[in-house]
Amino acid sequence: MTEDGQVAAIRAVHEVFMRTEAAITGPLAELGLTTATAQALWALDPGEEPPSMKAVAARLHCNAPNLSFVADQLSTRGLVERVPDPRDKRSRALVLTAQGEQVRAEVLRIVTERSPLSALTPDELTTLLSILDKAAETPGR
Amino acid sequence: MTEDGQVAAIRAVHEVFMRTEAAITGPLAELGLTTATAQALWALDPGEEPPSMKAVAARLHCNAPNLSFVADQLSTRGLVERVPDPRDKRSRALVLTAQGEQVRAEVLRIVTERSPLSALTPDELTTLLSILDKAAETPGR
DNA sequence: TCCAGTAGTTCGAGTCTCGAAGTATCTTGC
DNA sequence: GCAAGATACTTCGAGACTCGAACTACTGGA
Repeated sequence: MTEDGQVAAIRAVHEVFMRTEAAITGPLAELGLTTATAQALWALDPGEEPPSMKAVAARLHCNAPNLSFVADQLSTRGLVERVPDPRDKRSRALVLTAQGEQVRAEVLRIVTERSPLSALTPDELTTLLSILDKAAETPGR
Repeated sequence: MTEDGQVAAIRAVHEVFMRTEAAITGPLAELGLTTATAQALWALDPGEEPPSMKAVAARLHCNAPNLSFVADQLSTRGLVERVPDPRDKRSRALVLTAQGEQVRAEVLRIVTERSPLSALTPDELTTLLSILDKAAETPGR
């Protein structure tokens, strides 16, 4: 019995993800970042309205205590700040500092340089993206 | 400046991977497995010649001490056995037990059921696989 | 006003991952 | 044959991440 297409595709996604992680861990460490902190940094887009911690936790598929932990690390390094929301005093937005924006740009540079996906053509990237987006948009189970 | 195609594709791979993990963690726990142990189990194909620990570590992109740790867990649960290689007494092959084969099949079932990729058509899966394989095959960095 | 619900934090435990060091075995070059 | 270096794996100890439980502060509705 041969492996079916879905199993092979899942394995391939997994493989690309693991290779990416393996390739970027070292360079990120030189920036004083781990995979977890780099992911959180990536999730903060300088061009958008600063998201609440709850929103960021949802993006990262992690829970509140975990995000608190990661935010502490980024905050200690001066890369993000917790800004109180005047409309809801329980809520705090995560905002990139100037240095945070610089380091985030570095992260993006490192990842795009080292990712196996850098071997693909623009057309392939477009196709890949449309397929993965369709999968991700489908309401989770 | 808008996000380029490669960044978007990397994010999409990441997203699908994270969703898959989030969706399978619970069901795997009911089998007494974690993500790490399930990945190791997945990496052992019942149809192939049992791979050495070194070979499995390479597949999982982890190092020797880590695989030793994971193999201990699977071994304690009676899912794999370490079989000495008669040709090289330093080496040990990881072999699925009968129960290990059953549990591995369960893992595959759970993952294929819950993965976001289950929303894709066979054609899309084929296209996805060919693109990702091309990326993964390209010599790392 | 009261009270259930929400956002975030703190704490403690569990798991994973890795480097360093150690053991046993293999292989190379003499 | 044999010493020296390399290899496969294990053990140990530390660091990092993740999560549930419990807590604080605040919100919004009855």
